[in-house]
Amino acid sequence: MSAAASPPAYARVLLDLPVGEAFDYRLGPDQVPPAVPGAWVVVPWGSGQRVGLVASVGSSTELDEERVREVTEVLADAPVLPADWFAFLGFVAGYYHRTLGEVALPALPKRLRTPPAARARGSVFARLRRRPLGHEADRQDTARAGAADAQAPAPAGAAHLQTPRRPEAPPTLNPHQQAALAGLREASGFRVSLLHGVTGSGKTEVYLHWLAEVLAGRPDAQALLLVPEIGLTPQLTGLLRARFAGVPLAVLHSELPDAERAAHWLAAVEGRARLVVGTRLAVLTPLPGLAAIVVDEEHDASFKQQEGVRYSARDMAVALAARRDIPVVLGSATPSLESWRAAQTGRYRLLSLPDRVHAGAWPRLRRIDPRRQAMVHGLAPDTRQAISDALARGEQALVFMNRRGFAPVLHCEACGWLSACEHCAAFRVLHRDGGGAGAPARYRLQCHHCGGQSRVPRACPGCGNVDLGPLGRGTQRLEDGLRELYPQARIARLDRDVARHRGAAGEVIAAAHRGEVDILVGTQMLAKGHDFQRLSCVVVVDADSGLFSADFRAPERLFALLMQVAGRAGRAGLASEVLIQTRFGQHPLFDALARHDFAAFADAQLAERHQAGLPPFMHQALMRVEARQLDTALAFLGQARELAADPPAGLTLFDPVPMPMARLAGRERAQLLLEAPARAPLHAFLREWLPAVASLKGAVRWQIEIDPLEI
DNA sequence: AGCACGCCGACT
DNA sequence: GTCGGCGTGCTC
Repeated sequence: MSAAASPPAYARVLLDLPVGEAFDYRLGPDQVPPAVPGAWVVVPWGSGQRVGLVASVGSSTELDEERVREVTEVLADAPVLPADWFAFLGFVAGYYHRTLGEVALPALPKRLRTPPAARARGSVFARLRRRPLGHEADRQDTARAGAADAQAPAPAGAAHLQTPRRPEAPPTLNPHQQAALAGLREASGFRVSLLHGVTGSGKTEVYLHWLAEVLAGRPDAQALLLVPEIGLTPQLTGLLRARFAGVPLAVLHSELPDAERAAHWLAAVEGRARLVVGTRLAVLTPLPGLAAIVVDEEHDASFKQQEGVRYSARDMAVALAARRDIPVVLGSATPSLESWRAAQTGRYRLLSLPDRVHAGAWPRLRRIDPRRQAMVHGLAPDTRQAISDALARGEQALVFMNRRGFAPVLHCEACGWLSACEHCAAFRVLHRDGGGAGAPARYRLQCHHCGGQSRVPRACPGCGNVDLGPLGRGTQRLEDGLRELYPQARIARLDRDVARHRGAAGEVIAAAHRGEVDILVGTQMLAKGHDFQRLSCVVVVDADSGLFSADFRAPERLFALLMQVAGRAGRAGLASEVLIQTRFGQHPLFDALARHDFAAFADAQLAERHQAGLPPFMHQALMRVEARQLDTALAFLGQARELAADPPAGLTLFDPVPMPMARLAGRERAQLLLEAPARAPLHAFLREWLPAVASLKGAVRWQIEIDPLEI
């Protein structure tokens, strides 16, 4: 064989860059066979090295020969990623108006896309392949939800969630579950089913039965189960290992240790793992045998990535299923209005589970108007009485408040000074550290937006007054109040501050399961997925912020939260109640909630959205800009808008406006909203407009978000 | 996105 | 007289 005879070969390489679609590199003679499309390469980039993926190989380049550099190395040991995966990611990149490289490379585990690991190689992939897919994934419990540790004694009644090590017979399904399962079985090829079931109605059992059948149907079949970030608890992986004994399971979660995540990812990519459970990032994993997808709690906002490429894992799961011609199930007790609407129009198939499986009666809903009441520590007399009554019966209470910290702001009564953040248009929140068991409490101020911290000033920076006081209430202060009101009760708090300490969240939940906690106080973190058997009283301290927010999705989120909260109570058949402190008790949202009637709520919301011309009847894109000066940001958006002097009919470009949180971490931010009644013209417009915007002068950072959740 | 180059203010 | 600010432009 003569090397001189072969023409020089070039690889078009994808890199994680917001510019250019691909970059040409020369291949050495011995690199040509391994550098097939889908292969992994290390290439020089500027003064360093980067990992890239080969998009295509050719015998020529359009660039000047001198500018083309050589591929450093082809990672021959790495799995060649399939063409249909690139095609799907090409769709994702096109939909979100990003480069293919920006989507494809972040989809690889960090460990495998950084050159040092790739260089110290020879055996990186081989080592990962040998690594057993152990149970470490179950033990990580830094997750904000935390969960009962696997070693914790199993509370009665939750046995199927607490004994992960033994294979377990699947529970039999009730008639509604069987009907839903039959509905899922009917799907051959692409179909979206919306599984709507109230909390506790046994949606999970329906999925698991279905997935078991799918996996049994074909020896190489793979199934993907997507769960919200907070949902990937050790209980879930434990349950899956028990129920799918003998089926190799891959767990993909951003909080897994790097090496472990890479090993699970590789097993999924190579088809060795057949059940793949993960958070949103899992939808971007190449799965050769993918035969079915489940998106659990599909309404959950954590399916939308909030940095980098802001993709919706739920929407992309549907797109993936369509491309692979396989069925996908979206499940929720409170579906997103987008999905609910799709079910109404017949685009999705609606399957319903109307009954709770184990639980008794739905909790009674009581609306408590806090006005003209003798409030103590933020709690109305009826609320305090309800908690007392539950404690007297030996039952548990759960008290929710969506604001962590001690108090939302520090305040000077003499001059009106407030603890504003120096970098953001927000107040710094008063936090307390320590203070337990005789240790002196220390306070600090913290901005929840930029993370900036400061000490509590000894005297008011405005007037020198030494009497600075907390204004309002956070979970820490609420906990203090509860301790004062119920000195005999065992009280535990759970919020992000508690959960930051490794294992702490799991310990709180486990203690509550063991019956060692009488009152649990905390944020939404408490709302998800835990069955507290003796819980009979749930208090929502303040529901009003969700009712009349500027964010049109706030009622949807509030309803979902309250449904979830209500679902915590009375799981073991105890008579239970949910008390909601609100000044707007007559709001129809609460009537629907009292009847646990999601359909009534959703239909009313959809009618409002339709009338107001909002999603899902309208499709949106949002351009965001950051600059040192607000005027610069607004001027840039103004220029961008002028580029679109003649937008296509139906497309609206709104006026540039400062963002709701205009100043963040010292940068001023503004945004421009685009709307169209259909996706196609919106995307067609963006494809023309965005490159023109990119060529505008001016030192601003900008990005486009498709289907923004918050405006 | 990084990173280097390149012209204007307060300091060892 | 320099160190360094970030505006501008390029990367196969």
